[in-house]
Amino acid sequence: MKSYGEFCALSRALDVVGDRWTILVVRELLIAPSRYTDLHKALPGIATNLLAQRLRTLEEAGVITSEEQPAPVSAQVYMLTDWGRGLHTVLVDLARWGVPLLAPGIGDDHSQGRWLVFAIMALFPERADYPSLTVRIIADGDELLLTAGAGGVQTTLTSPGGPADITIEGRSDDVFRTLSGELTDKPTAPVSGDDAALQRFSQLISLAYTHDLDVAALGPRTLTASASPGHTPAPVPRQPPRTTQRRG
Amino acid sequence: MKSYGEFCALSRALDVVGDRWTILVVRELLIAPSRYTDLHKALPGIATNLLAQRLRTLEEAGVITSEEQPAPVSAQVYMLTDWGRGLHTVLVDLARWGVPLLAPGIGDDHSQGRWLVFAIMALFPERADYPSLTVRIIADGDELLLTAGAGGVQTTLTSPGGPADITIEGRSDDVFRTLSGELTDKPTAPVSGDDAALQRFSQLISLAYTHDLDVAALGPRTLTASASPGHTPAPVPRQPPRTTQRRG
DNA sequence: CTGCATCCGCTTCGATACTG
DNA sequence: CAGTATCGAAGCGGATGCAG
Repeated sequence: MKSYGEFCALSRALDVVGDRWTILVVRELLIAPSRYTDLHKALPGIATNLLAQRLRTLEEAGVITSEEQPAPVSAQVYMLTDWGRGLHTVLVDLARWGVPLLAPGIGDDHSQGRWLVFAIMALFPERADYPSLTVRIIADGDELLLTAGAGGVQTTLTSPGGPADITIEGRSDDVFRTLSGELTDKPTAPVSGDDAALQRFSQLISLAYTHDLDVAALGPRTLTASASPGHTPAPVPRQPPRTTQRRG
Repeated sequence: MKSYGEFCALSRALDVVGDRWTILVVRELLIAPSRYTDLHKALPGIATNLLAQRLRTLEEAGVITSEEQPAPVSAQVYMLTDWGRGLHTVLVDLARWGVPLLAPGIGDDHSQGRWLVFAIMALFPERADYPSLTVRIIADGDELLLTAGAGGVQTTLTSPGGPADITIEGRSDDVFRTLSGELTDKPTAPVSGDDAALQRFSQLISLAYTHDLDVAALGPRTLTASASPGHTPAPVPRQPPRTTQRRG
């Protein structure tokens, strides 16, 4: 990408990670260190030359590293540097901002269970007292382990079959709706576990970030808001207006 | 931008704000509501048709609004919606991640004093007990007022000439170096104020976020880090390797 | 003067094919 | 498996024009 050529921390950050696909490459490496082919499979639609160029640029910039895996696997593995791992907060915040965009559901989009880790991190902010609970999530070809507790909620991509208090299995959008507390009459994704665990689970999802509390956290508003008389601050829309077309 | 076509909060957010220039438009509107011409001046290098298209897309997506300013000014003013203002956190976090990229200084880049507000927000995280102090910053054609106190640090673009405890005037990079605590032998930007204020100022900049504490905040690392034997976690580099060229 | 639209050379992207 | 090479299509950057 052509540099913006600005002395600004934000635009210089965008010079590094502002290209198309770049943030998504970082997302995959935040979920797990990956080989080239893993990344290619995890990023449906990326051209192979683009992936190669992004990886090269990110490595030159010091965001990622590649390691030749020696004996048994014999493959090159890409992973984030410490600096690159600092993007974790940024991606989670951006995902949190984008959570309302999940409301329309999957539609024709691609879906991989692993992508839920960001939605989940967005849903359950860092420090809060969550009930102690492990949840196994099986969705769209991936298996995740959510670990809630006093320290917060962590979610990792895991190998299948481990033990957990609760198991949820279903399509990503159903799982997400369940986790975000949209337990209407019928739970959209089947949840299994014993009664005590189910109760703690119910407690957990009642703590999900609802996006209606966010109005207080507003940025600087230099011009007076009284430009329009009788202005009443509107609540954050759960679902922003969708006039643009998706999947062009 | 073509949609990524993924059921993922992050990539759907990028579908909205992932285009080139888009985040920078949001940056300007976070600093202050602006007219078309203001934005065009504040974004050196953007093509006029691109700015128009970005504004249209952002408005359709519900990120910004435009208001016809009626009587005296007779101009259209663009501003963020509440949802759009929710990007504040994201941009500050990204700016914080990009702060090390400011180390090389301005060079041939454009510079506007207003852009310092993000560097400053990145430097002084939200809740901490800062000394009570106001600082007037005059840099690269803009004037800012920094207000520190128990509630945190806020910085706003202001009209020239107001009162403050401290005044800093200089090029953006010198001002930034001063604020980030790089007070070597000679302060790079002239700082004026009475002794008591100067002492509180010295206190303030000693609290600036140094990027060396950030190593603890790491993302999920699914593969064992012991893949490379004798791995010692490297500290976050103050200045990431710069092999890529700027200002293509 | 503000707020764009149009045109054009150039770069980047997307898709497929091909190679060590 | 891990990329490079190629080529049409789309997007960007810069200049210019023009209506309210």
